[in-house]
Amino acid sequence: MEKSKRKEMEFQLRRTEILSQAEKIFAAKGFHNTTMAEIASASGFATGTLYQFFEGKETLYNVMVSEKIDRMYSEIRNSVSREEKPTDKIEKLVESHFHFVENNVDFCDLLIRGEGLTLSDKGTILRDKLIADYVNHIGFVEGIMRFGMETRTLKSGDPRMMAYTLLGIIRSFFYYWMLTNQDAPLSDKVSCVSDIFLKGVGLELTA
Amino acid sequence: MEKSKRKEMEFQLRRTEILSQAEKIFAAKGFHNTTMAEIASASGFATGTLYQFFEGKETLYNVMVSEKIDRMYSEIRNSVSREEKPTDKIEKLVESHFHFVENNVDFCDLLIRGEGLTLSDKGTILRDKLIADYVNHIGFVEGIMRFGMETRTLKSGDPRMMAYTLLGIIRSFFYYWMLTNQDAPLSDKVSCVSDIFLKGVGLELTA
DNA sequence: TCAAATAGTGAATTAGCGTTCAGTAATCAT
DNA sequence: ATGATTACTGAACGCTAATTCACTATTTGA
Repeated sequence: MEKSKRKEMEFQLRRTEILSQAEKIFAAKGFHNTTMAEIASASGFATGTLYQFFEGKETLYNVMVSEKIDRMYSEIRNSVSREEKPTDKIEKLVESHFHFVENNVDFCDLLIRGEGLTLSDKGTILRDKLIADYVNHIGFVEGIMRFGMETRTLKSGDPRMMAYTLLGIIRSFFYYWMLTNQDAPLSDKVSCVSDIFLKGVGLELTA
Repeated sequence: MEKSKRKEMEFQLRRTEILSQAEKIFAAKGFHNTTMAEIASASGFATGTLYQFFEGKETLYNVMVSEKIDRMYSEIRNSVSREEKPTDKIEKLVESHFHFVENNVDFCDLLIRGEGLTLSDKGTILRDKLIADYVNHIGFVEGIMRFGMETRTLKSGDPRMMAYTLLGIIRSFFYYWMLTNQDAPLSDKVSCVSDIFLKGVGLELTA
């Protein structure tokens, strides 16, 4: 029984190592251009061994993406929760999104390419999970907006539309930054984003 | 010589038919899950015949996406150009984006899935073109912002950031609409988008 | 120490599809 | 009408890479 725990630990270590190598390779070359052989040799195993850890290539990929995304959302939520004021929460939301992107360029590139989000049949599972996670995240942001309205920090309006808006702006900045991979860190734009979001760009003084 | 023109016409017709069928099938099943055999039979030809029109599967796909996107951007620009006032241009931009999405759900789904944007080597050509087109489009939107600033309709600020913002919001709304394919037409949100964009969501009265 | 069980190996199997090409049909020019 | 040219066909080929499995190595427990 003692031993089975050590075993379990070692199993997890190997599994994690495989996932981590897989992430690198998938990120660099996309799902379809990555072979099991590559992943195997990068993680120091033979091809067949991978099948003791994962059902197959598709599963391996799904698990890798899925766990990574989970970590991302939970990081973001944690950061945001630590803030008190609605506007600080908003700023933190932007900042932690950008943070993740800057620290996971290759992975984000993989997501942007979107490759492997629709692998036949089984692949839909990943797609569905990602969508569910995203919808859930929108709900979370919506909560921030609602809180902002309660505390008279934000205009009253449909909090869901506000959530779409903010996430859209974030994505747009991140996307462009990825495309034209620049010298300037993305984080520099944090206040620019939250400013535009809060104040808009129009000049008319209508409240 | 007369004849060669008729020939050319017929050739184009067939080519268009193939592209149109290919669009449907690719949109439904993605690049990798679509076979040349399917496209051939859908357009009433034998497999080999496709190779008289296109170099291969990848080229066929690239051409299909590429031409479709070209049409999209040109439609959008035309609509926008017809408007005079900056705010009308902005609203029209949103509206025509949404319009395209509503009329090309399957194609947009294909783009969202992003499948086939990074086919090895050659595929990069498509990716690069799409990126270039997008950057170009951002430039176009930037122009609208600049115009808005000149005519004292918009706050002064970095027009590029404004462009990212607007396109981001548009994308976010469209994206969510696609995911949760709803009864309500996306076009209903046009004024909501331009409102938030112009006025922001914050309550503070700072100009 | 030595079976039994477990983990790891990698060559061989297998399947799917893009692509080719020898052959057939259709069209054209004279 | 008929030979030449062009268009079309679809079975056969070939390649790639995921998956399997008979075998070897390692670890475990008595």
